Amino acid sequence: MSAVAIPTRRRRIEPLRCTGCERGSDCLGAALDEGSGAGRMSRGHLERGEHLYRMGEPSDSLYVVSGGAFKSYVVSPDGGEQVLGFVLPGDVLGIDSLSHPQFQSSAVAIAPARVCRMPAEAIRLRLGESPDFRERLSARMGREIQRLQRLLHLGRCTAEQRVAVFLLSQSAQSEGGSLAGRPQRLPMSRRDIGQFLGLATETVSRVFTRLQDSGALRGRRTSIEIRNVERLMEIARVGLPLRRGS
Amino acid sequence: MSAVAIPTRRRRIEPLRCTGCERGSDCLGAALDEGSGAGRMSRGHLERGEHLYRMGEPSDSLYVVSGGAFKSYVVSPDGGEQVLGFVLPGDVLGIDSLSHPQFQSSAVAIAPARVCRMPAEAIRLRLGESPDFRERLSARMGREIQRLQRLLHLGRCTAEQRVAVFLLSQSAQSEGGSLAGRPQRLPMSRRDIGQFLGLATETVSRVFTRLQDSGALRGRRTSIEIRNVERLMEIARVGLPLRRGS
DNA sequence: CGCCCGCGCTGACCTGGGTCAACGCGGATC
DNA sequence: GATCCGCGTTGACCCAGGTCAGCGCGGGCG
Repeated sequence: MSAVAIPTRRRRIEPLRCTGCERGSDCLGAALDEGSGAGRMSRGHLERGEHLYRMGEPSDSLYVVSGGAFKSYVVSPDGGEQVLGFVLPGDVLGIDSLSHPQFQSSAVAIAPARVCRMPAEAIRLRLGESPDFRERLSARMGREIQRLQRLLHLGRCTAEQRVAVFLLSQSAQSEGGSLAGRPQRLPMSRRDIGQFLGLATETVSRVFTRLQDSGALRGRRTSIEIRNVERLMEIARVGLPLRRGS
Repeated sequence: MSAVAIPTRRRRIEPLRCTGCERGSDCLGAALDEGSGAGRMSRGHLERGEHLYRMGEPSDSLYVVSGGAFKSYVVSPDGGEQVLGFVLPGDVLGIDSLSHPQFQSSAVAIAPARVCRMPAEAIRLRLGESPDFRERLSARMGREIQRLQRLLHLGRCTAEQRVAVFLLSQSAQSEGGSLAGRPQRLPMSRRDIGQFLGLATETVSRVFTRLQDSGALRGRRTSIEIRNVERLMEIARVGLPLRRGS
């Protein structure tokens, strides 16, 4: 996680069958682990700060996140880091590089994480034999495209709106989808959030305190609680100080 | 094109075979128009300002642009228009909606245009029988994801950088890929460019004149000529007034 | 022909948020 | 225990670019 220290990638790999996995049959892995894909997957564990892959490395697989959390990012020629998203259990990593020989982005664990590796070879085989698998994979890619389109639009909003939308979406897709009042973990740093939303860390910090002052939010550091969902949604729509009517 | 008048969608459709098409065998259409896809395509013409499709309409096809130019955009709940990109001959329209029952964005012709329609049904059939077609389609989606990722990064740059990058990419992908000195058409309005780059129309205008003053650019209105590619690339890297070193 | 309207351009002004600096804190290391 | 270092927070300052207003021009239309 440090800006200077670059931990080498190392993963403890173990073979895997999806039968009996707690993620169930909705998981893309379970859909792969039939037919020709059977038994080709493997599972890996990563510590916080370990990279699953780095931009430029040869890409030969897709990963289903089964625990923890990841940050996906690219670094621009000038060294700036653009966070593309935070990836939670159930999500897929590497889909943006599927049709490229090298990874087009990097993925680093921001919490102790587990992934299921789906080798490209097995994916290609399965694609050839299962229309359902084709449909699910292309749906994943389509969803990613739309996520990026929405993200693009977020870039035109005020700082309050960005943070509010971020918190709402984060809350919605957290395990259990608890929008309501219970506290939730925010595994990423303020800097990460800033690099995701296109804001300076200081601005993220300021918005957090402003949201807390307004009573919409509560919590310190890595754990927050949404106190007033409606208020937050209102802010996401129009920004904090009432601005131009829609 | 007007903000108020909403022209209804109408297309003159004619059946189509790809054999003998000037786009050649690289075209996604040609790859479809074999096997089960054969003879299922059709061709349409659109006037400037006509919509190919609108967000929310049932989506049942992909389109290969074979002439003219399109603008792809979404309108946000508050009415703001976010331009997703400008689509030129050889590009594909509708790929972001392929796995959805409705179009997730709108596409409007910004110049008299021609498209080849590829029905989703034919696509699905062809996907089942051709690994090559699968590869090409998923490569298209992957490229779209990466285009959006780069666009996201553009959103963190100065106005000069955005416009410079835009002009360079526009020039690079124009028919003939002429980066060099010959003038080229810019079919989109300043407003379109602004809504694409996340800038106010006035800012786009100002940057254009600044670029012309600096000698990097020449031209009026809809036709421009890049006078100094290196300078433009330099600006794309560091911005116009020399800023923080890389 | 005159009129209108949308587009592009420019100037003046204002503000959201970037930048810089300082500080408190908690965790890791010795 | 003392030191260090990265993180989060806050304050002060400033500037890129948004906003508003005005103007010229060219194209469509009565």
